[in-house]
Amino acid sequence: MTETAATTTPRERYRRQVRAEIKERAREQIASAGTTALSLNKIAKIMGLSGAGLYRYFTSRDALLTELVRDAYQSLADTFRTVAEGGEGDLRGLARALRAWALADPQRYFLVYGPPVPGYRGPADPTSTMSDIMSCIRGACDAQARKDHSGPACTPPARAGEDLQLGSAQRRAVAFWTRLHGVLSLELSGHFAGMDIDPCLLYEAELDLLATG
Amino acid sequence: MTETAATTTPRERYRRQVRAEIKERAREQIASAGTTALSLNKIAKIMGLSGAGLYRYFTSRDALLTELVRDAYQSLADTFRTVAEGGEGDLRGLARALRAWALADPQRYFLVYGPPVPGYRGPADPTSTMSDIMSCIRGACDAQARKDHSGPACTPPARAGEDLQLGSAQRRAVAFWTRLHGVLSLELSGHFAGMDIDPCLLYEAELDLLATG
DNA sequence: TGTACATCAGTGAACGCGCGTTCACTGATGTAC
DNA sequence: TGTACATCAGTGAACGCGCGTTCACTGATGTAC
Repeated sequence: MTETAATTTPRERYRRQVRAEIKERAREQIASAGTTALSLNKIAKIMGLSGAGLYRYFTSRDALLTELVRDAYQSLADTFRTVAEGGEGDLRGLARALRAWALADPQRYFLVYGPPVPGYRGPADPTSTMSDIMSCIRGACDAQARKDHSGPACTPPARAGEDLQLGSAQRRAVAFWTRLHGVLSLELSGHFAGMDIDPCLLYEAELDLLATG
Repeated sequence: MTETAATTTPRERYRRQVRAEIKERAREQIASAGTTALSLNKIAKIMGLSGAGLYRYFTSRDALLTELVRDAYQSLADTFRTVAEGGEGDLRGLARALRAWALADPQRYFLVYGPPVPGYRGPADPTSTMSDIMSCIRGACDAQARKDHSGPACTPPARAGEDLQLGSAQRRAVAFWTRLHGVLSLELSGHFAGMDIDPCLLYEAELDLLATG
């Protein structure tokens, strides 16, 4: 669907395909053993290539890693956009899409919202994608605020919200983000194990508070 | 103050001292470059030892890492206990102690509440310390509940709380944990950078909701 | 259509590095008689 | 107090490993005339 789609040569197509497979294998490595386990040589071996061959496709290990981080951001943004276009872009819809997206690949979630990746990431690049993500949430909060004509209840930060200099929709958006992240990241890290807590119910409980006027 | 304090021999004292310094250097490495950067050889070099010498004190790199994780849990438990004994063991006191503890050494926080450490950690060992930590929070919630004779407001998960099969104090304790972790972990990871959000105020705002009946 | 040239995917060997870990050893510190 | 022995901290060399990355090269694919 890009403007150069028609001018795609066989070589370009092949090149894209191999690049995609490299990234696919890289994702598998990260998914199963974390960022540390990402190794160009191992990927090459799996693909039946010579290790040096990968440098035709990525200039360095860090370049590959950076691209994976960028992709992770983009994947979440796309997920949100798809949900929104499907008419499920309210807070509940976004929240459930977020959880499904996170559970599908926990390491990918941490690529986006986890502690900084040791191999660094592009500095300002994901920021625009990040704001796409936030504006989806923001939009849902605005819509919710419109429904709550009786004004927001005590759910979003009330008193201290003034200090934060944020509007009520904005406050709700931030709470949506931080609270769901709180539950989700602890779940993905396995910190609820053996604690008699059902992460799914807890997530829904927090969501109820956010989505109810 | 231990029962064997009197029987401590000079050798034992020295041994403890060196072990402590190794761990100190290890903590510095982790603090400045993450878990991945933990290297026995580097520690040895810094201490003027021969690398092989460290094996007198730790049987392996993973043993050292595991002990650091255990220490991190213990450190948080001690912090909470100290605060509680000082009469500041209410929700606000604990929350502020938690944030101070986290900001003092972000990587240590992630050792406890972050994604699983690549070099593994002892399985059931920190669990007892973990429950010490949780019971401090739990105690503060019970006290808060006693103060709210008018019954809890809408702050802790209300409707869905029934599904969770948790009492109201327990629900509040879990929310305390997950919400503050949500704000704190995003702050420590730098995800608020350039977003016009003051993490400290946001943290206090969430805390207000938790500590107000 | 065929020939001459340029592009580019992929190879294989090599580089230097730092890692965790083992092993036989030295030398100092402690203990028993 | 002095001697004989055991304990133990620390050394230095070596092991094998896997890593990212470079480099000169081969051979297939595409392009221009």
